Amino acid sequence: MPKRSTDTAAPAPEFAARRELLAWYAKERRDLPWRRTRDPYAIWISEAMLQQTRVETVIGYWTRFLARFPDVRALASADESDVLTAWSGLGYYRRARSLRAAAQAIVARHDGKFPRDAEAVRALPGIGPYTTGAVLSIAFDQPEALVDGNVVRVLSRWFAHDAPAAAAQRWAWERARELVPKSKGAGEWNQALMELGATVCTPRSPACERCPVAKACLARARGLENVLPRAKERPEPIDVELVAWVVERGGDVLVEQRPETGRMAGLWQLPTEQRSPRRPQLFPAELGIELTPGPELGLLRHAITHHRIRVVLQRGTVGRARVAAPLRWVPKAELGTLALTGMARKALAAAFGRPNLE
DNA sequence: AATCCGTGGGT
DNA sequence: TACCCAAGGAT
Repeated sequence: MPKRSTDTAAPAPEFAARRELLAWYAKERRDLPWRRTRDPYAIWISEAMLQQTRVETVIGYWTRFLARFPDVRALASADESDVLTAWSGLGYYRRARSLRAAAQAIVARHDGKFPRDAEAVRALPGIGPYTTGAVLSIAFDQPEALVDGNVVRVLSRWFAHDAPAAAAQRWAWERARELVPKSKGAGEWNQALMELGATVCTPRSPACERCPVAKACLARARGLENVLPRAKERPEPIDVELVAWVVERGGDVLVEQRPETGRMAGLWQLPTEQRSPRRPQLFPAELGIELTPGPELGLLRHAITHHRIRVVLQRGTVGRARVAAPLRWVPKAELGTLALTGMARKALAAAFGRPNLE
């Protein structure tokens, strides 16, 4: 009989399932680039990028970001605009600003070395309870629990816990702290739980026939695997219509910088006017310059949380008026050096074919 | 506690 | 097409 009394407080019936899950993870885990390092900085960057973002999207960004900012000091001393350019298209741009601010704090408070103390980690900007547990357990194998959307889903099903979303997450934290190995292997355990949620115990149509926990899963036993966890209610999406101007002069393209506060703060986009509705005002209602419309180049669809956006790509020409901030002429070849919004990247790709954005 | 903050892929 | 929501954190 293996010893378990010092390793976990979990009741005996869970022991077999826990062992099955760890064995499954050892065999089936995806070979992701950030799983090839124990560098806490590199792991931290991956965790920040993975927040609300798919693994497949992150791989390329992570690789380029690590090449551009290889360590804490490189990130701390970088210009914010360069960090945002590396982040361009990932969304939730506060994450990029927080990353840089946290790197500066690590240099100031911790001599440039990623802290090993949970309170010190949690105090860094952009790092909450999840990321604290993730970096400490994965990079340092400290016995810290973590809960993300995968863990809430896996545990809610495994133990058939039926509760509203907010309560289910609090419950999952308690459960995760009970289950996490207390001596060693916390990082592997946490990743196994998340990997199961990402690849087998998926939000819809979970692949229970491939699940190492299926025999112990109470939701499956009760036919609740497609019911739990309970979904959160979502507000009605709002429709927004925009005109995005494609204005060329020589080899230059007219671009517009967004305000320093609010959505996509400080990022660059095509000059954009919001036609309807006026509330919410996601984009300026009019430009500070007169443009003469040419042919329409097409229509594209985009989404920003709770908003469905229809964008008319409108070619245009500028008269004698002088271009002033927030508008600027930029050589087409240099568009890739700007921190463009995702919508701008789409629009530019539609107008010019895939530009040099990477 | 509820809302804000982007984007893309799966179904 | 339309909807779902992902390795969350700040306010």
